[in-house]
Amino acid sequence: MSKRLTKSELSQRRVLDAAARIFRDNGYVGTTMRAIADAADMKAGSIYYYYKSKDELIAAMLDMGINMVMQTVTDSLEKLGEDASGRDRIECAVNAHLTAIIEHGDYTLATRRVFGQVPETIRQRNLLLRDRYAIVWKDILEVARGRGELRPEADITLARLFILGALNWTAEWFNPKGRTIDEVAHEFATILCNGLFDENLSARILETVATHSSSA
Amino acid sequence: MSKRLTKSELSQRRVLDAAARIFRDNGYVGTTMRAIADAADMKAGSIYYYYKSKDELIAAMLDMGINMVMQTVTDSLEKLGEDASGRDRIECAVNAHLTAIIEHGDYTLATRRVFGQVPETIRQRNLLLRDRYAIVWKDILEVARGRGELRPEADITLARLFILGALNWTAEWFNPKGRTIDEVAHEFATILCNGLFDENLSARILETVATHSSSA
DNA sequence: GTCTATAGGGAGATAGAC
DNA sequence: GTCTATCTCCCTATAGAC
Repeated sequence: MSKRLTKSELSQRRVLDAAARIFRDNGYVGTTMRAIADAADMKAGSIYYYYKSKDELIAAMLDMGINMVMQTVTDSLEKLGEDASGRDRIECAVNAHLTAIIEHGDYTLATRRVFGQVPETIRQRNLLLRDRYAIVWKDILEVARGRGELRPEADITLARLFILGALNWTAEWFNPKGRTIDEVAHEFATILCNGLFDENLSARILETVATHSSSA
Repeated sequence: MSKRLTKSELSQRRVLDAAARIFRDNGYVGTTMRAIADAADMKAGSIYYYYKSKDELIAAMLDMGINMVMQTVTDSLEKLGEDASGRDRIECAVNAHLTAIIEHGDYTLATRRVFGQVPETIRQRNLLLRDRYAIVWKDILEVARGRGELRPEADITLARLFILGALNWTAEWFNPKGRTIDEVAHEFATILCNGLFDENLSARILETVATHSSSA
């Protein structure tokens, strides 16, 4: 991979980044080739030199979005090493996923906004990439279960859907002036692994037992 | 409130339901008044008898979506009674929220799809309703903390964003042929309260006690 | 209440100059 | 590579008949 990009490659990436911003704000049909061209300092006709239709452009944008997240997460996990605990792997993946979707928020939000509106063939193609990313999370959870870290009856599929829903929603409210990504990632990972509740007080257990048996 | 609806009210509701379905599939700009009219067995011009613009129609749809969820959740909590535990109130609210967004999935999904594209004034108006709903969850969590059920350092704002993100995402993948709403709600509530991990023995004791005494 | 007809505006994509 | 000019199509909203 050469690091030097040709003028053509630079222009193409400029179009893609502009498309992500405009699709994010205006949705699939609301986005015009003229608006993308404006944002990329170009004229509408010129985009067709790089993408032969609006649909081909949006397909490239959708694929870029998921690939950037998957790449960030798998790289972080690799850096963490094979023998990290399930707890550490979950926090690492949560942190990486959050970092990627905040950093590339234009792509993340654009994807969420237009995904339901694009033609079926484009959606199907992108879903293949999403499935590959889902496997990354399935593996994290299954390895943790294999190590005996998880509640035995925990439902890994539901857990994965739960996690990704909460993570992806973050792009809608995250504010750089508020909590940092590390803070959010740590709190989320704590809820995921240990829950919101305080279960260290055995006194409460005894009290609960007493209450339940006396009222029964 | 009379239960008998006039012909006019019925037609108006037919238009609103049709709008939700079409906005869900085609987004804000992608939805045409002709398509909504078709779905409502009407001609495009007739919609203007009920809503004086496309924007007024979409504003009504957005408000309906959030109101239906808030109503379902507050009704369920009320039925549960004042002295229910934080654990029970959370599972109750999770279940009610899921029930509402699955049952009125057209409104839920349409809202998520078009929200970022509607004019700012419409968005602001709908955000006021969302804020009111956020308070419902803030109260649930604060009451649980007041009762000493939560980890003292748990961040209630982050927890709320986490919960609502995971819940709302459910509308995207829920399949009536798969797990039931009750199953999903129970698993989600368990993760929220006790986490995925097995290290909290006391939590499992509490649950066992609750199960045994309620089945006795 | 619901219809038809239409005014007025803007979109995607292509052709061909430079 | 990038531009201008243009073809063809479809939208929102209104007016006025029934």
